[in-house]
Amino acid sequence: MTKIINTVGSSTYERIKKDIIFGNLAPGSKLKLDGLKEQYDASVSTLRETLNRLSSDGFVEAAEQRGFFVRSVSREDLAEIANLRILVECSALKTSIENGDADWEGNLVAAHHKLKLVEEKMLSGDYSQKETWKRYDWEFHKTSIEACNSQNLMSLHAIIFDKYLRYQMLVITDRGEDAALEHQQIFDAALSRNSSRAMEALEIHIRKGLEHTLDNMKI
Amino acid sequence: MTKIINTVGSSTYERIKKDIIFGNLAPGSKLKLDGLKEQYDASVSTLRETLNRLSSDGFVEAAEQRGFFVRSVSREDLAEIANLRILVECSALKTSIENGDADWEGNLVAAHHKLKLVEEKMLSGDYSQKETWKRYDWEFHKTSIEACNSQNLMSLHAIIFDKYLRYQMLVITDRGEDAALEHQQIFDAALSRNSSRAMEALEIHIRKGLEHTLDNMKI
DNA sequence: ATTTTTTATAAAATCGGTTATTATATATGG
DNA sequence: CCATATATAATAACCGATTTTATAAAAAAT
Repeated sequence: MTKIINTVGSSTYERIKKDIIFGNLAPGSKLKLDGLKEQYDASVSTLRETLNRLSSDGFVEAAEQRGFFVRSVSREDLAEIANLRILVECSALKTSIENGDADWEGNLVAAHHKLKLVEEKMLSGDYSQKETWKRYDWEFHKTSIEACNSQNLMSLHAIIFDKYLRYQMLVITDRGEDAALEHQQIFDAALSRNSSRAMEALEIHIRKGLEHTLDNMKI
Repeated sequence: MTKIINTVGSSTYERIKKDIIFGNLAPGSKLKLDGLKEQYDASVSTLRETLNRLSSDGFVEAAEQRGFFVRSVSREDLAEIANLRILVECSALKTSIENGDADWEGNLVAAHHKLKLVEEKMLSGDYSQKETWKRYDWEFHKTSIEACNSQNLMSLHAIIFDKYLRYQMLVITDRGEDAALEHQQIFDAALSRNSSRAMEALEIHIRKGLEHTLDNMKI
């Protein structure tokens, strides 16, 4: 009997964060407390707690005495985020490949299999499961670094991944086939315990994603 | 005429953060709202905003429905933090050395000079300026990466540096002479634009600091 | 005597209202 | 007509009180 935790605070946090990442709250827009109160059914105090957390996470900008704003986006910021992801995820991937045990390998096989299934569906024209694809993509990358033995590294990666995801959601198009191939290469290198090849493949994966997003960004 | 910003929220944030880093609030201890209210002269709501921010920063642990705790410490966590600092600061230092202009070089010379002055004082037995030394140490490392052209990288570095600093404050002793020498080596390599030598020197600097702290930690 | 249930207490989560600050509109003078 | 000052409205910052939840203590049951 697992206890379901559901404070107003934590659920509004998740909801607002999701709305920022998926673009329902436009970059740069003002977050007025009164407006949010109705939109999310929470009091000012609770909202302020939430916005302060999101501000530390970097999804919200807190301007002293002038309120809160959805963090704005820019090409430069995207490039920074991508480079940060390369730095952090490659390092974690290396350690993870070097330390991963049978459990880790099993989890990675499972995560990649699920990702591959949904990718194949999308390649055959079925774009209905975009949400699922996003989740499996995240689970694959997360699992790949899970044996890095650093809680700090992993929670940092989670934040950076979300920031990167937000930019991906800004553009409409995906890179279906290419991304699928790159995932396969990362996976193969990881399973054969070739950490440097895996790092290379991952860096290419992220750089190509960055290029694609930059090319399709309207800003 | 610079405007002095001073909301209750931001000042209690700074105060509590400082108290955690410098050990006035013991690792693992409970942060009861009522108690903090008197200690910091702020209301529950304001305190909760602060603690939520600090929780996202990783200085406070927020346990749903059970309140807030000062983030606990461990040898493993320290090792993680140190490795993270190596990863982030070395990467930033490299880019910074490659991109730094004359302004940056000037700032670095100034920062190192100030650091050297206070280090020499401490070597001659004057330990009265430990607080100053901490600040100059921070300013030196911060300045060294300031030309890395990544706001994201720099704000991440600031957080990690503070977490690392907290562990340094747990032990009483410093590594005066050695640290001064290592700073000199980082500085020399940076000025001669030898980024790989600078990275090496920085990594050694952090690893030795880690060892020293581990050796003198009581846990 | 140990486990389970009930009750009491402490503390966290949440809310609505008050005060202080900023932004906007209006008026006044050059 | 533009710049500056003043009044008004909008909104952020803050607090105290209420509701909800978890922990501890006491009572009841096995």
